[in-house]
Amino acid sequence: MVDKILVVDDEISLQETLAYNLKKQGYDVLTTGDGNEALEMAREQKPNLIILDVMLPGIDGFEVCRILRKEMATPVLMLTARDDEIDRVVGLEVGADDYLSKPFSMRELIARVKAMLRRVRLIREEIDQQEAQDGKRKSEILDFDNLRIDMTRREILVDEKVVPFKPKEYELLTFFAQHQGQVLSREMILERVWGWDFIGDSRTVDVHVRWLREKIERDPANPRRIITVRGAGYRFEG
Amino acid sequence: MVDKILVVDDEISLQETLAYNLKKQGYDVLTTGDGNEALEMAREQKPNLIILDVMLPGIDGFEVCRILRKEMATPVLMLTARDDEIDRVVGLEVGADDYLSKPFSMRELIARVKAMLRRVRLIREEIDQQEAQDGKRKSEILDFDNLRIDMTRREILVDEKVVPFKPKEYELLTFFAQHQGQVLSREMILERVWGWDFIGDSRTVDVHVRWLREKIERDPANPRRIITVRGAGYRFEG
DNA sequence: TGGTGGATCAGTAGGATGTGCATATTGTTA
DNA sequence: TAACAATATGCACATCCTACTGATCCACCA
Repeated sequence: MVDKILVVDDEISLQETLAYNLKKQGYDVLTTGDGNEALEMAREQKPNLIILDVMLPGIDGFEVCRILRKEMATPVLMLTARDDEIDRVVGLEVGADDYLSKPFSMRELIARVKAMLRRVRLIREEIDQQEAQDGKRKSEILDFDNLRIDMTRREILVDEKVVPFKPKEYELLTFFAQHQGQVLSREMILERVWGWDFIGDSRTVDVHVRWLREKIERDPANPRRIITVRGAGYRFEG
Repeated sequence: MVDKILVVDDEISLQETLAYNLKKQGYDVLTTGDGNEALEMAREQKPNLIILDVMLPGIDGFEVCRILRKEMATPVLMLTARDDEIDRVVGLEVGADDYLSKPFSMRELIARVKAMLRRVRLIREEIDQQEAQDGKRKSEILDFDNLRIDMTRREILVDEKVVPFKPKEYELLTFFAQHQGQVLSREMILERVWGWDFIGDSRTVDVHVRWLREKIERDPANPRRIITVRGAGYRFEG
């Protein structure tokens, strides 16, 4: 859930400064001063954003960025020393998403990082919405007997009355409702609701299922909506 | 319905860079490096926006823009190399709608393009509305109980009394009011009210929401109009 | 009846929001 | 243009809310 940032710079002092300040902002930070290692780390760790100095020993920042571009959509913020590099950086040739000319203030860097990550989140949201719409759920309202999910308002109604839901509960229920009748394994649920990078116990799902049952089942002890499928997962019935 | 953009620049590399990035944004792109050809293409293809470099062989960008102005209302974004050209560009003499000094970031260019196209669409909408008024008098007044937003006069009334609003507040409230009942994420709000290239903290939204509440809520501490939806954003109720 | 998987519970660290103030930015006026 | 005013943004702290963990108890099935 925490954004991971890869910092690529061979100047140790700058590298440390960046890492320190980014960590202070609550990001996970990976660092390296080597271009090839950067590529490797990007592939394996899948950071949410990459900060890349143009000047690197061996394979330079331009080249690293070019290669990254072909493999992933991770946003890249380039650090340039000379103004005349800017054109190449943001242009077709290299394709960075943003740049900062040295010297820059940490404040500005943080601002850009935040903005870039925000943009990515926005895009993801839009895609989700689109997918949800494509999934022939033309209506944003899911109806099941005395249960209604209004995705536009992000509200859940039981017996015509609004029931307050915690964010995770809401997302979990929504996921269930969109896969009515299918058995969903805990792994699948964790991946789709919690995210692919969730680290933790799959018991977590159980707990949330329990909360859900409290709210949407007439008799939570004998669930009829969220059925336990022993050894497999859960199945949501209308 | 996709916007068509004509790029006029004789530097092939820049031309390609522009085309690549604009296409990535989903625009249809036409290119040429010649002033006369640009005029021809503008007449025939009727692009929605023209990006025009000042420096062109033969008939220069200034001249092209002047001629275009007499024939069509298509917005023109000029690219200038020297700062001292700016005055002429946007002034009466040439009449471009906006300009960018080289070097510029692709990010900034895209931002301007979007802004310009948005403006055009807005104007078109306004004309449509005006035309519609003859027949159906489409309301530009949003009414919610003791809150009234008069978009024509750009005024907000609470309990029949005009309340002064800061520009951003007004825009934010308007955006909310036009999406009554929908949950709007901070990301979405920033993009639509602040602009997609906003650099900064998403807490900014919180602060503005707070100011709004001070003005339009009976009890700002227990808001009934602008509801926070934890983990998701805000929702405006009538 | 033993073993495996599921349900339950409650404490706690961390996350999200509200709020006041400091600072930056923009616009205006003399 | 300088000084000022209005507005916007950043920051830090207080507060409230959630999600996750880990232990323990329970139900089902061989």
